[in-house]
Order: sequence, then C-alpha cells, then structure tokens
Amino acid sequence: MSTLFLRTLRDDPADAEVPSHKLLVRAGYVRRVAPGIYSWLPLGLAVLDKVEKVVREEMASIGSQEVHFPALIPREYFDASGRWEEYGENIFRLMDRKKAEYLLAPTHEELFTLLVKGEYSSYKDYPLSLYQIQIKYRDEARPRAGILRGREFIMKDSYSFDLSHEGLVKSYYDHRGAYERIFSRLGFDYKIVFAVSGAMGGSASEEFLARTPSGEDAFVQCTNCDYAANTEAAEVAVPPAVVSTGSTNAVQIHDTPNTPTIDTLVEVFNALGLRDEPFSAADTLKNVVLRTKAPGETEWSLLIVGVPGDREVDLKRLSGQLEPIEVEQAGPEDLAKAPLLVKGYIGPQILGLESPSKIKYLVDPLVVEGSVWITGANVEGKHAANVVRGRDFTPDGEIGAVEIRDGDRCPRCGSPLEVAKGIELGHVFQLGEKYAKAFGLTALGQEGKPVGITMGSYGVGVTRAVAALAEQTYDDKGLCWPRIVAPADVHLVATGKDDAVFVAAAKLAEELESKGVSVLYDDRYGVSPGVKFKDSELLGVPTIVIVGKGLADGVVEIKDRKTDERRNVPVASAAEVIAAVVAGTEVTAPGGQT
RNA sequence: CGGGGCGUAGCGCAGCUUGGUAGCGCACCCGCUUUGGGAGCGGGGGGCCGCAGGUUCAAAUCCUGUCGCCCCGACCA
Repeated sequence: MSTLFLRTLRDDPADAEVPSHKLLVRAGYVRRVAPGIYSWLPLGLAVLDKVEKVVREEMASIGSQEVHFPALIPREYFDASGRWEEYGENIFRLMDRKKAEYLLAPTHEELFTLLVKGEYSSYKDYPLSLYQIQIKYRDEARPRAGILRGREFIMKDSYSFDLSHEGLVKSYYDHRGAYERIFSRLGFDYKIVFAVSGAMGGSASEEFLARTPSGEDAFVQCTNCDYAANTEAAEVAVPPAVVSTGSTNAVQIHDTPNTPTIDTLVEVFNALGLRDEPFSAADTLKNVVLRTKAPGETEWSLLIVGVPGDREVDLKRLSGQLEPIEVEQAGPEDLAKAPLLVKGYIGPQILGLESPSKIKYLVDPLVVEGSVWITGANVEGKHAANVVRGRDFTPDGEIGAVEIRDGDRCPRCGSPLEVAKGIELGHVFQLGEKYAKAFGLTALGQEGKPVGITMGSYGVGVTRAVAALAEQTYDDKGLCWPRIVAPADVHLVATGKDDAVFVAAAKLAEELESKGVSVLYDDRYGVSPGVKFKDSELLGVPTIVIVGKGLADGVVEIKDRKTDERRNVPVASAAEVIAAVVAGTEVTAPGGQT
C-alpha cells in the first residue's frame, strides 16, 4: 500500500448524499470529474473488474458471445431508428472536423441489429445472442447519487435474435436465469419485479431491483405471495362492482362555495347532514385534467382521469402505461380551450355530451361500475352527489392512475402490498420485432422465404452494481464488500516500528499470494496503528490480518470485517488458515483453533 | 425547466454583516519524539477567494452581470 495510488479522506465529500457515494470517494475508489462523470482509481477498478468477471461468466453460460461496439457513432444509425429525434436532449451530440454529426451512444440496439443483419442471412444461423460491456452516455437532466446515476456509466447490454416467439421466450428466460445467478453471486438482496417496457416497445419486461432506501425506483411487493412490480407497472386488486339495487337516489346538486380542495368539500358536505355516517375524501371523485401528445402530433389533447378523492394521481405510472404518448399536468392555457370545464368543479356527467366530447375520460379501476360519488357539478360553487358510474357517466376506459400505497391489495391474492425502494440493477425484456422490422433484419427460411426476427434486450448496470453493492453492504465503519467483488481477499496490516513485524508480514503476504490469495498489504512505515485500522475498515476488504504486537508471542490476528470476530493464529500456520478462511473451506467454528 | 443552497489550498470549512491585501482542521514536505484505534512538538510548501464589470485610496467582503456545482421536483430501458 505504500505505493498504491490511494488517498483516503477523513471527511465526507460535501457533494455526496448517499452512502455509496460518500464511501467510494472517501475510500479512494472513485473521484468526480464532472457531474455524473467519475474516474475509477485502482481499488475501484479492481471491484469493477470483478463484477464484470461474474457478468462475463454468466453470459458465457447461456451461450452469449461478447462483442464490442464503438461508443462514438455517426448520426445515420440513430436516424434510421428515429431515435436521433426521439431520444431528445439525453443524447450527447458532437461533430467531427468535417462537420459530420455524431453521438455518444446511450444504448446500442441499432448497432447490434445492423451487425447481425450484415453477417447473417439464413434461418440456420439462429438463435443468436450477443452482448457487450460498454460505456454508455446519457446527458441526464439531473445526474445524482454519485455512481448510481451518472451521465457516463458502464452497462452490459445484450440482445437475443430468434426466429419465433417461442424462441424469444426461451432466450428471455435464459437471460433471466443468468441475471439471477449474477446478482445472487454478487451478493445482492434483490427482487425481480414486473416493469413497463417503456419507449422500447415490446411486451414482457422485468426489472431486477436491489432493495435499498436510497433507491430511485419504487416497487410493490405482496406480503403473502410472490407478486412484485415496479409501481409504474403495478396493478392493485379492485373492489367488486356495485350491483345496482335501483335504490340509489337521483343526482342532487348542492351549493358548495369556496371548496377548492377535497378536504373543504368533505367538510361542507358533512355540514349538510345528508346521511348519518360522515363523508370522507374516499367518497369523492377527483377529476384531474392532464394533457397528452402522441408522437408526431404537435397539439396537446386533453385527458381527464377520475380517481377517488383520497388518492393522488401517479403521473409516472400513467406515463408508463401511455408510452409512447407523452402525458403531463394540464395548465391554465389548456383549460381555457375547454370552457365547459370549471376548474375545481369538474364532474364526468357532462363529458361526452357536448363540445368537450373530444376529451377522453378514463377512471382508475378503483372507480368501479355502479359506484356512487360526490363530484363536481360543472358549475362554479356547486357539487353533485349520488353520481353513479354506469348511470350518470360512462368513462371511455380504465387506467391504473392512483398512487399505489402501503396496504393496497395484491392483484393476485388480495393480501396487502407494501411499497419499497430499490435500485434498478438489470432489466430484461422482449423487444419483439421493432428493431428487426425497422432495419429489415430477416432470415431466409426453409421455404426460401424471409422469416422475421424477433429480439430480446437485456441490460445490467455494471458501474451502478458496484455502487448498489456498496449501498447494501456498508456499515458505520466503511465499505464492506462481499468477498467475490472485494478489491483483495485479505487486507494485511503491519503495525509497529519493529522491523521484524514488516519482515514477518511481507513473508506472510508472499505465502498468501503463492496460495492464490490476493493481498492488500499495508506496509506503510511510520503510520500509526489507528490510521491503518481505520483505513482497513474503510476500504472494506472482507478479511483483515494484523501482524503487530502479537508477533512477540508468535501469533497474528485474523479479523472478519463484517462481524468483527477476531482470533489469533500461530505465524507458522497463518497462511494456511487464512487461505482456508478466504476459500470458505474452513470447517471449525470462527474463533476455534485449527 | 421550477424551487432551495453553495462557489475561499487536494479535501472539509471559517472569514463577508461592519472593505484595510487570507485563515483553521485534514492531507502533503522536513526534523525530533511516538507506534494496538484517525499521535505530539517544532519548522515548511501550496490560494486568479468561480469569472467579468462597477463603486472605492483600498474589494474575498459592497453593487451588477455571468458561469458553474449540489439538493428537491419535472425528466429518465
């Protein structure tokens, strides 16, 4: 370590918020260069390499072959797929000396598809799976959380090419299996959740999320069965439709001046004394005005979504389902175009009747057929009661729009769901024919006719995995790597000023290396023991060996970074014992004599 | 793009209210002491005080503009 390019920091960097960011910087694994752009120092690179090694092994196990594309790509490739425009500001664009336009690839579907098209032309060539480990560039509006969400990051991306949907499904599950092995071997606590396929098109899609409080993705998991989904893709069980008994009263209009919020509305209604038990926000139907724009359209259209008044509309969840149609909150200028909509007093009763008939009205499935609501009367200062879905209004359709919360019911078994946070480590999905069609990738079939190719797309965030792992394993002393990715097997500390200590430690290091145990040897002379101990804990190597004052008694100390269990072993057998600990082949209980 | 905060040494910060030519801790270099929990003493090197303009005898400090960064939100295979 006396020559290792490393400088640890005593203080957290001021710009870091999440634990992985603070610790990776403090422990000298990475350094910031620009927002969302980091340099990897020797220790960080060592961890990164180990993660990549696991990824490569598992990709090989499913027969995927590694290739490598450039990150710098001429515009024409992304014009061909329409993504030069579609991807918008998230693409880093640049020009060469001849003013030809290039981009730094945010993803490589185009290149993979065209490569395959150029090389393969027979059905006999398929199925095929290719992958690469590549730096990706995305000019994120707001990079954050250090390594977790950068503008430059490393991703393993792979693509499967099949002749049939059955083939695609097999490729998909091959990848899914490989990802399970990758994340399990890396030591992640992760969850596979249903996801929306997003702008990529396609159908089946699942995400691998590392559970952690600093995660950006919210997902739900059932407390009883194994249902789990990204909240954008989640469904919730809905109450049964209300069977009309014919006894529901007709719609009544009530004066409700100054009721701009659901709370004030509920208060006014309760003051009316319409029924014995008090009304709550859940008895009101909230109609939120949004605007949508389909690709290629220039004008926004209005969309109204009805949800129970005690619920918020989850725009992320909505946009996940509406993709590629854009959706956002409507502004005053949008409302001005629909004079029948009285802000704060919108009710679905008039929709579809007159001029706003062009406005689409969707309800959350929680607004079941036959349900009875208090809602706007479409007149300033008035609300309507006893408004029944199916009698007084009929929505154009249903869409899961409410913000999902703890306690909502599982769509499969009806048990309560709980909401948790996670970091997206990987994503698998069935792309289908989108890119193959766009680029004319086909194979000549047995009958001499072209057969369509169907693709799957699979990604692992490699740099993100390093940070996510730090996020899941750190403790109050520092990083705490699972052995498989640790920058070394053993952190060997020599303490004291006695030359004998350094001689013995150097010899031990050598013996360990010869047994295939990688050693990070702290041979810094004249550095106090406290500093060395703190550093060894901060760096997070799983096994710490101390050659120090025990040497006088002929022993060295072995310490487990995670559990802090310590024991002394004789110098003579130290290498052997340590190698066994590292290999996990030691049979005696920790602390026992070997 | 909206809201909030911050730019002073490699890192973390003080100084700015009330202008007088830059300081503390860590890190780094030298010497002596110290060596099982981020050592002590002494000596030292390192700063376009983000940038530009203005006010002033004098600006890190006041004014204007500008650039950048961080956090929250919007956005985001």
